[in-house]
Amino acid sequence: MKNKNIDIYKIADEAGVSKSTVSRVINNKAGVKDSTRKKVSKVIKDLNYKPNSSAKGLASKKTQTIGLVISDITDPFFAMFVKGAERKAMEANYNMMLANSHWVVEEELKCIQMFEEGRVDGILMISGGSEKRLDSYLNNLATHNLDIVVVDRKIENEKIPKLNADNVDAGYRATKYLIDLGHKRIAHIKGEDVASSDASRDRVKGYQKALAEAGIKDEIIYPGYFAREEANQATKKLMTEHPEVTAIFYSSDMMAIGGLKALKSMELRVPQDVSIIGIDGIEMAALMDPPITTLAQPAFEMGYLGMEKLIKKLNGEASNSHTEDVIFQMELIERDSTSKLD
Amino acid sequence: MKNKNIDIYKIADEAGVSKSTVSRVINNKAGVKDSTRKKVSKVIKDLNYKPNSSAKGLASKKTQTIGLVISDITDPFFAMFVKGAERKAMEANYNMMLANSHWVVEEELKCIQMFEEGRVDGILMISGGSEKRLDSYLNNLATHNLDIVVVDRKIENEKIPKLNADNVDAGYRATKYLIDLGHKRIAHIKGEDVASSDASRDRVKGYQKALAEAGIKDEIIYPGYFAREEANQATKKLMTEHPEVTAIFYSSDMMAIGGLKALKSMELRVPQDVSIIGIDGIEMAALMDPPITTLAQPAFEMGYLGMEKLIKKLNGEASNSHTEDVIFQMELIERDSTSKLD
DNA sequence: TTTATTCCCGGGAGCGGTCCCAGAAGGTAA
DNA sequence: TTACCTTCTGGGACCGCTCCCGGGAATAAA
Repeated sequence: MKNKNIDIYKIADEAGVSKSTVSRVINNKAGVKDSTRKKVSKVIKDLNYKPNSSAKGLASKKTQTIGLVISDITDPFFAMFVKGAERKAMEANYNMMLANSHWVVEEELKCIQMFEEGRVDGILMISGGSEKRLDSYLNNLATHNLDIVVVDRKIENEKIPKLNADNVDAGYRATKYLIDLGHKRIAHIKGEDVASSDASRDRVKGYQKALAEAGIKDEIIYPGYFAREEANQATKKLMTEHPEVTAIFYSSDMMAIGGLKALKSMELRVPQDVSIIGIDGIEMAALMDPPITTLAQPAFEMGYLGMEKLIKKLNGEASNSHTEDVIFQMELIERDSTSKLD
Repeated sequence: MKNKNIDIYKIADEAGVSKSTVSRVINNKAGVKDSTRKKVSKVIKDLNYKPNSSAKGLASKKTQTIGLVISDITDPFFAMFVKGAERKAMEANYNMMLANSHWVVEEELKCIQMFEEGRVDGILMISGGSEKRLDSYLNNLATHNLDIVVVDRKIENEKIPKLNADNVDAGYRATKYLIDLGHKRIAHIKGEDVASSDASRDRVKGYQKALAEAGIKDEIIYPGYFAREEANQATKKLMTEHPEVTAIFYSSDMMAIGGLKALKSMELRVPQDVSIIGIDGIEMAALMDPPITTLAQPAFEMGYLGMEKLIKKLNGEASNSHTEDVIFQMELIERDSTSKLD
């Protein structure tokens, strides 16, 4: 506004050197006499000069910022993921642009396209609906333009490094846990319905696998759309239509919390009448009454490692990414929402 | 990477016009024959051309992105604030860069300086410690370089539009509510201790005012640092040192939740033995057992309006900002964590 | 002292847009 | 037909930085 465009020339003048030299000291490059470097540094500091990042971006084709696309920042799992990602970004001196897709593919696409305008060196994205058109878009992007790392999405492209929680295993373990407690009528509130996320789908698979292994025929699955309120409704419906159910496995803690509320409202005691288990490991689940048993995902680490992977790729440090795909194991946290069936 | 720098010249060539014309249609400016506009648009679409935002930023001195600095994305209040801000940003076609300060002034400063490198048209910041050096930094920034809007911080500068919740009023009302229920021994768990945030400080004032008005002499104040675990500890300490207390006013819901846990662990029943009330109105508080009474802040609106105000300012639509400062009133949400004292 | 080498540093050509200005085309009035 | 507007369009000068290249100064080797 007011400031007389204090640019690199100004610094050069003031320090009695050329802009090239100033550029060198800014970027900490070799080939500058120590005394000159000091002199220039001083001027930079005195004038509080900040190199214009647009110009820098234009000339160097690097913006030092990465785009993060997530589903909903309001969800504690994603918030923690973002926190992890940000930590790494900060450490590596990257900025972060945030975009929420609100679980809808169109917005997800819109976010990505926004990032495509060269304002971002790479994209870190987590989950989202698993639609083929998004997949193909990502494929195209990855081969032509941007570096990208994807979390919680199974996409077949060796150019795109992936990080995934072992969701089949999680679904299996959650269900198995219930079975081991003696439950036989076990329902599952899954995430999305149509256009299901890969995570949700895999957890269903794990659920089915555990059931099959135990010789239990009845699969009882209701959609909860990864939302507390929906899960609340679903639980009511479920318990009305299947009063024989003694245990429910929710595909997220948030849904388990909604379910807990529904159960209470139906005068069903947890865990005496119904045992419940969630997935995610958000703080909130531990604060419920009763605290909810869950399989915890390392959200912070996922964010951190995802970002790390992306930055490495940007720096060309990526090795054979296909063999490098990371799989996170979830951790069972036993609390008081589950009990043995007599 | 692979793509042959498809730039504005390429489009111009392909469409048989000059880059100027292409620029005109990109930015939707007048003075282009309809047929030419169509032709150019088609080429742009066919080649999936995205104007480089660094170049754009350099030439136009506008980046169409704003920087958001908050304390902790993991806190539901901030998450909701961000969500509101993002909505408005999207609507106005702005991008958003996110930076967390983790409640420490140094990081806050660091974030702002990152944004200063011309990668951002303006800054929306919420709260943070109220230190003078930050204030003076912001003052300097606002008068020389960047547009900035500040939420939950009292800073004396007519160049900086402000949005504040009425924290004194909130503290007053929360305490008054307790008093009206017949409580006389009312403790307060405040936010920060030293370098207190303005919000925290004002709420304390409100607490004191209500007490004074009711002729209650004993001010019992402990710091909870706006953190659940700290508040948990503080509550235990408080109830040990002041077993006569029958009601506690927490400066945030998160702290009230921590306090609730402490109370339960001490075999104190809420609300029969101790009434508690929080501030913020986060979803989580409603899910506790018992649901916690609170004064809700319109977090989403605060984000939305803050962003709106900033964007207006960027567009030069700002009127006399000083008279324009917004004050939000909080809304009392009565739940089951408070009861009449017999 | 002369000749190489190395070390520093400056100049200039972009990077991909915006925007002002001037000129070509086409339309209208004298 | 000529003069004069309007409407469209093209050219070129930046925006502030990076990076390559070439030259001068300083130092080492001959």
